[in-house]
Amino acid sequence: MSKNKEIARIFEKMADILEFLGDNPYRIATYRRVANILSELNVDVEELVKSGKIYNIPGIGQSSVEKILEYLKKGKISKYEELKAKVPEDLLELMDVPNIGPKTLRLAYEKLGIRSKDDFLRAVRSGMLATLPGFGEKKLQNIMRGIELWEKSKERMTLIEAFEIGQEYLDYMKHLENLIEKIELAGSLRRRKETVGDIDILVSAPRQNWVKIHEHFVSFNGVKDVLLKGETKSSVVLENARQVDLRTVEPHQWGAALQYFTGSKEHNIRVRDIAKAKGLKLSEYGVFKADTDQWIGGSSEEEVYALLGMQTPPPEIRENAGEIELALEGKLPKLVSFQDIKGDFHIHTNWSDGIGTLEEMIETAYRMGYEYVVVGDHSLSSRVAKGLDVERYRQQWKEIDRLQKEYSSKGFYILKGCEVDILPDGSLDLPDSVLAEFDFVVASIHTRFSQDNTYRILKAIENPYVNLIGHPTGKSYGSRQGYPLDMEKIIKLARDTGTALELNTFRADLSPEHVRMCMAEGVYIAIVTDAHAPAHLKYMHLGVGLARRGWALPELVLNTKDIKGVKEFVLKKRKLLAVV
DNA sequence: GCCGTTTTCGGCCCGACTGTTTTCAGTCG
Repeated sequence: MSKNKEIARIFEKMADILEFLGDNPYRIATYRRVANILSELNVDVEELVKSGKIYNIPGIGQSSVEKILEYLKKGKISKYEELKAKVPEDLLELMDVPNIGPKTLRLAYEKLGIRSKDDFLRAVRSGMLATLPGFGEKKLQNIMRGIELWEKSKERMTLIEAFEIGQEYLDYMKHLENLIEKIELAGSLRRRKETVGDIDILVSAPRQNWVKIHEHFVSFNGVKDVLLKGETKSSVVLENARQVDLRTVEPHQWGAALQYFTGSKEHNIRVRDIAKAKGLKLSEYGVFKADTDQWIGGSSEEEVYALLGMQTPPPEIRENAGEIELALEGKLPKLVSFQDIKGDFHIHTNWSDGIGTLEEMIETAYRMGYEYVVVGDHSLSSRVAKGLDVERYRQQWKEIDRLQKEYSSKGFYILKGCEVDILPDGSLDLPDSVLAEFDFVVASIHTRFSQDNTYRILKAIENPYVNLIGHPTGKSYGSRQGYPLDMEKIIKLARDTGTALELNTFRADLSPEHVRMCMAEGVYIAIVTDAHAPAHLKYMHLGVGLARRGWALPELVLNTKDIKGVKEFVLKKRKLLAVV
């Protein structure tokens, strides 16, 4: 865990304790804000301390800086140690449980002598909690349901899973076409966060339709539990323990509502600050004059931001990580978009561990509207993945040559590629003489995930035939953390050799921070689906979203090159390392 | 705890739903 995340976690915990103790809510909000800023920061906090820039970060004041310095010096924060002594830490884990908040825990602590998580769970089940004032049967039921939910869905969804569920729900809601004006997925899913907590759906419709819309929403086939149902807001839990929320607004409120429910929270707080400074008020219902409450706009997001004198930041970068300042100055960069994408660099067929045939995968890539695709089956040492030996690759090339004849007339190109294993000593699973025969080479690590693998990747980058490092960090979504890595070294060598780094849609690897580092250093990234079935190719737009979260520029995304540009990219490295 | 284009003190985003409450507190996003 990076120092940023470690310190962020401590600030988060301090906020929890302060909340439990009933401290000033604004101080608590500040601690949480500091935690959030630290974890979203794309610079190492130690760097900021060295350069003195830590003192210039809005939202991190003197007192927080002191705590950060203390942590960097002594490895702990005395204020945190002090607070920890005042409350059983394990009890506060329950703050994450839906329907349990600080007041409930505090009451149980004081009136029932509850000292731990298990104490609390026992008190719920034994009915002891029900003896507290204000705790009726329904409240108890909600708490029990919250605990059940919490235990089941501790893990957030991957972006792809959330998108699938959201899409299915959207299709279902569209049965009400005649009642609904607009409908869209909002929240962290719209921001294309790599993991999503729950799914937010926003609908605009005339008020008289709202009751019917919410009725329809909670009647979805996969619904296990209706958490709440109102005229503007409903919330359900699906059989798979995933939560979906619906909000309805009137058509003229659409933009303000979409802006609000897209978030992030940090972004919105800043935007509302800006509104206030202009004598305006921003809510999910529109932009208003602060003094008269007169509605002055909000039917589209563009209108909302324009009224605040800003460009509209793309949803993916609304994290209060610099986008607001640039939007105010009218200087937002143009990010890569799905329309820019001309090909996919990493797909598998049933020659190795894919389930689609070569023909199916290629046809699907062609139907995506691409100009080219790289077929990249595993090399031999990936035995579980049915890796190919040299002879099998040669057989596959014959097939590709045959198919290329068909597709040439359509202006579509199939590149002979491979995903060659980077072996434990950093050498590759195929000899250079064979690698030289491929059109495009992806090199990836598939073994020894717990050791520092920097040396293996550096060695692979030095190979003149390696064009792309596959899933460089070994991370998979939020779940598998990835091996320790000196990303700065890797990025510098990638820059100096003309090697690209892969943003893998299925694993959400690289992170947005890494993408920003690549952009700053002028290193190409390639957005790939790592498709193992024809249906996977369509997730490219989610990969593009992940790249946009890292402020990816089209000129440094390899997929924006046409076939000629890709061939030049490959040739350039071979020339640079003097092998042609 | 943070911050300053009416401020170095006095504010801090704002609204929905539920439950037990007869006017509001707790929780959530």
